[in-house]
Amino acid sequence: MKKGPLDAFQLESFFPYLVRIYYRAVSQSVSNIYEREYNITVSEWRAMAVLGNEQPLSAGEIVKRSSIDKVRVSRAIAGLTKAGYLERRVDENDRRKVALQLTRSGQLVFQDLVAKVRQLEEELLAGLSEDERDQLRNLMAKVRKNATEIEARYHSED
Amino acid sequence: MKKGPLDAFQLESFFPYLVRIYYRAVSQSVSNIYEREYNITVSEWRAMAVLGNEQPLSAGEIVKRSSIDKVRVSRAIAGLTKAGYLERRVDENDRRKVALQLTRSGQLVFQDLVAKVRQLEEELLAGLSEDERDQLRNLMAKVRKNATEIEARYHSED
DNA sequence: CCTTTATAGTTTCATTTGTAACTTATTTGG
DNA sequence: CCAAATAAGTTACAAATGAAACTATAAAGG
Repeated sequence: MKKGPLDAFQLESFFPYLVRIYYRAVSQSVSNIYEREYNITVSEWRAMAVLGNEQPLSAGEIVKRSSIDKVRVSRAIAGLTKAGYLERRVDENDRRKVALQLTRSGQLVFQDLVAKVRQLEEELLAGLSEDERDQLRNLMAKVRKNATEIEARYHSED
Repeated sequence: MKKGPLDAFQLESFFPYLVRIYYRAVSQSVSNIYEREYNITVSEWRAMAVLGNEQPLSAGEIVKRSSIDKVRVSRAIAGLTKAGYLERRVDENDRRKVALQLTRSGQLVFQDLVAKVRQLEEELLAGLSEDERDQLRNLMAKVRKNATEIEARYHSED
């Protein structure tokens, strides 16, 4: 005997749930590129992307620019180094820091991946006008800002 | 000596990255509610939400309605049962299936959580007009559909 | 009818992940 | 100057996660 809804709460209309399935679809499509072809994790890809843009960088700089926490950055660095895509030295001015750079082969992999992920990005946004793309980015940014503020309020109650 | 960008790839403008940080901000703000107050995981919350809407249900039905894979549903069921929020019986017509229902206290927790997550949803969307909310949902759905199709193409190449 | 295949859900196993702890180096403050 | 505090990055440990394997049950097919 089926009972009716307790309060007509529809998970599939619940906004955070929509964000979750949206994220999962997007992330799965993009991770195919670096994971299957180069066995690179998303954290490793991100660290590489940051270094592809500017180097040398310390681990802490990568943390700041990639929205990954320091433990995962450390692990990503270890993985990329092991794969031969990254080399490290101790920073000359602060011996706590490492100076990280892509190797020659790391740069080649990065360039290959950039071309591929750009193509994928275009496919993800296919069918959206330039206005709609801007709108989507702006609205996501606004919600994210709201979420960050909610989070900050929550932690100030601790 | 800083080197210039290899190909001017900007991670912080890369769409999948934007989706990732958006998702993370949203999910962190909402998980505070059920995790801290009831020690309920996101999968458990989702299973509960589905059952709050309709019951009894089998585990497979929860899988279908919650976008969680069956292993995690099984674990969520075990967790909720252990917490006293869920009870199970063997389905009368198919002894492979379980018939799951919220307990009295499970229903009380569900109702409390519904009120709270609804409030949070409103706060997440604060500052967005009704049009903008619809727009955001529609655009996310469109991108998600694109992503799902990319994924399907990818797997058909396996 | 009976064997093979498929399904429902659980458990196992290996890997990943997040928090805490740690070591080393640098900065701060008296 | 020196002790205390902080920072940089790594490692340890427990929990979470995903794929594979598993058992029991049901369905399909000859």
